[in-house]
Amino acid sequence: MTAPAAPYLEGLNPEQKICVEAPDGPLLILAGAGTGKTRTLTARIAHLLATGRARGSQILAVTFTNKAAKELRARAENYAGGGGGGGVFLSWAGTFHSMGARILRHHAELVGRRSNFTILDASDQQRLVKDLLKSANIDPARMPPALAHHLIERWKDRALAPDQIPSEEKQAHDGRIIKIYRAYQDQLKNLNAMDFGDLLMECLRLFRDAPEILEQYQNRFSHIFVDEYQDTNVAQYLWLRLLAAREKNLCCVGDDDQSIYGWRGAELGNILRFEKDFPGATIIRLERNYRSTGHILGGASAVISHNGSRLGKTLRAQEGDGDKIRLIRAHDGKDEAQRVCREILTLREKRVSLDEIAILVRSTAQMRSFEEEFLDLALPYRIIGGARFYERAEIRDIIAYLRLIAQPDDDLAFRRIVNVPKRGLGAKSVLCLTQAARDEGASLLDACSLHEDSLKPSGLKSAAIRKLRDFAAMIKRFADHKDALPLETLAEKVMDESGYRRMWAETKTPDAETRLDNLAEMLRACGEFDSLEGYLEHVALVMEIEAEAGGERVSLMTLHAAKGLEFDAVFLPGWEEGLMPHIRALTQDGLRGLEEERRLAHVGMTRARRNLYVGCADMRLIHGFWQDCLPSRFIAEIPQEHVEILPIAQPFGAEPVASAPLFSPSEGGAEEASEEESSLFSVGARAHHKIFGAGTVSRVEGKKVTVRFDDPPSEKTIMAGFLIRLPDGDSQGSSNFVMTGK
DNA sequence: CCAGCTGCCATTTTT
DNA sequence: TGGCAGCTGG
Repeated sequence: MTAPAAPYLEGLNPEQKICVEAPDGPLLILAGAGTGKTRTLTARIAHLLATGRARGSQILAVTFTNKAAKELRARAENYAGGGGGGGVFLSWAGTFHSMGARILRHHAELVGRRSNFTILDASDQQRLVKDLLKSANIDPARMPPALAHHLIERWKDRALAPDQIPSEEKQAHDGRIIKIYRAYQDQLKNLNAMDFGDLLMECLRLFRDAPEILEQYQNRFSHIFVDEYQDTNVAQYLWLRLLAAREKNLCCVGDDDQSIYGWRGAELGNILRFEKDFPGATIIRLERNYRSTGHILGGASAVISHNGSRLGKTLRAQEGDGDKIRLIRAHDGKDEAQRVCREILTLREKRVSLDEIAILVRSTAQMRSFEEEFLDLALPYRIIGGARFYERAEIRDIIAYLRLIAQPDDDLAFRRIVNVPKRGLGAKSVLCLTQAARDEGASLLDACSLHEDSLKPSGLKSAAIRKLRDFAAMIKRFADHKDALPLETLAEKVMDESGYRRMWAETKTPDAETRLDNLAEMLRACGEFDSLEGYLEHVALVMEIEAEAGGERVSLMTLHAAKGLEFDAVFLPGWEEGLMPHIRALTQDGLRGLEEERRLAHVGMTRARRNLYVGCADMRLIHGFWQDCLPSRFIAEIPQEHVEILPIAQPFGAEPVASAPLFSPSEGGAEEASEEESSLFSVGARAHHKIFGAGTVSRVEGKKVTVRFDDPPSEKTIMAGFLIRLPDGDSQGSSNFVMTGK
């Protein structure tokens, strides 16, 4: 039986082929970094189709990001190129959340319920929690909204409804969080809204309450594929287990060594327990790494081998040893950035494309020193995963208009834009309107059109009523056009007729132009959708925009953002105890936290193809204070033979780096500042604040400085710390100085 | 109503 | 140090 090799088998190695041709049944492909897991996954899908075991519409392929879903679809379609034809290929490929939303909407339509529920984004959720805490009279200092929100989300990750929370957890924070959780769910119901967790939880509930629907989907999906299985949470696991219960053809691809999202609910146990959860499961390892050269892989493997909770696999390099991992030792953060940039310039001289160079940091705060250095050297760079397009205020505003047009009872959207641009409808008017709406059981938008007799008692003035009516009429006018006009035209109409675009056009701040550009960009994105509802769904789920062309650039991003990417040269700065591994991970989650940090280190190292640099500084400015740093334990875990320590121009400590003294205090005793010197200083409360007063330094006593102010600030401000600005523009932070006197 | 001040905070972030 | 939300005084 020597049939001609199928195109999808071309170039696959033996272990990959085993994965592709493995028979039906539960299958876990443990694919290490750089082993071609997406290729293997798509080849298996192509194989199923080619052998007639499944049709495209019977395959459910789940990923975590829309980007991954898109890539999967594109690759699969590429393989299917010859055959297939016509029909929709892989019609069920997407994220967990989009699949959940799809199933829920489909079902709601079937039973004739409103299927147009709103999906709340992160900031909507935060605001809701905040409001609830406020109305429950809980001190935000003792229970920050972000924490409450986080706890609720983690419960949802585990598919726990308020009445399913284990009793010992209910007691946490005096049992108040659980009340907030209940109120939050009630509120979502009122708003006909769901958050991301609900999309899965409600799906689970649907499957439980209506077994015939579950069965329908079980029959429909003969084969289920999951990418990045190590990132699944409990709810996702339960969901998959239900859907796969009948056919049992669940193929998961993942790498326990790349699980770095535990903090947002990912359950490493899911992948570790796969064999137990799915009896008769096959586990196949992909261990041939095609990405990195030997020293890099050797170092990365050695580091990850220190972890206990792993299934274990041994990555094998397919290339030569290559260059050793280079260790860049630096004085402080700035010095580190300079040394890294020097190396980047060297790489560029060696014709390495800037697009192939990345700096991966642990925390975003590390980015600034690199940006400053890039600007100094005129090195083009890009930051990946910064402020997301759809999170920008101007975009969210227009989205709110569109949401209100699509769903007149979306009160959150109403609140956001009723006075944007300014229409003289301030907080007071909205408060009154809310009252009236509640009394009448109407949405805010509908309440605008109520009879005056219903509105007046709430305290609304005639002028405000008129303005509200105008606003409602405008939204109505848009709504009337929503199906007749192409979305792009509708959105443009909204931007113009609401006065929104004019508002920015007339704004003189430097960012106004960017905002107008963003609006134009948004219109372009609208052009790709044919329905308002479709676009809103996309926006709620996607939160991402493509594009960004231009010349070669160095990439700067967090380690988390780098997962799935690869570069010729990778820099990993800030490998110091406390930053990498991060102190918070250790204090919060102990050994579990440390192991996740180590996986993060492993992910970072395995992004590199040919050149890997690890950076480590002696001291770092953290929250305004200099701290001595110890090299990361992960550096010590890299075997010596894989490392080359870069020579350092100056010996450490040769130059003073820590906060240079403001002025040299004489040893010991107090000193009268000379008249000339003392007139040089002016004092402000914060570096980013305007200087609030000028004064003269009259006395210097060690770290104690006495200043006579021309115009004295309050005592409290002085206690809080201050800034002294030298006349040549240099400023010196000095919150560790004590200031007395006036 | 908004600019400017103050207090508070400081990992990672997708859907 | 620096970013942000919330408050307040002009």
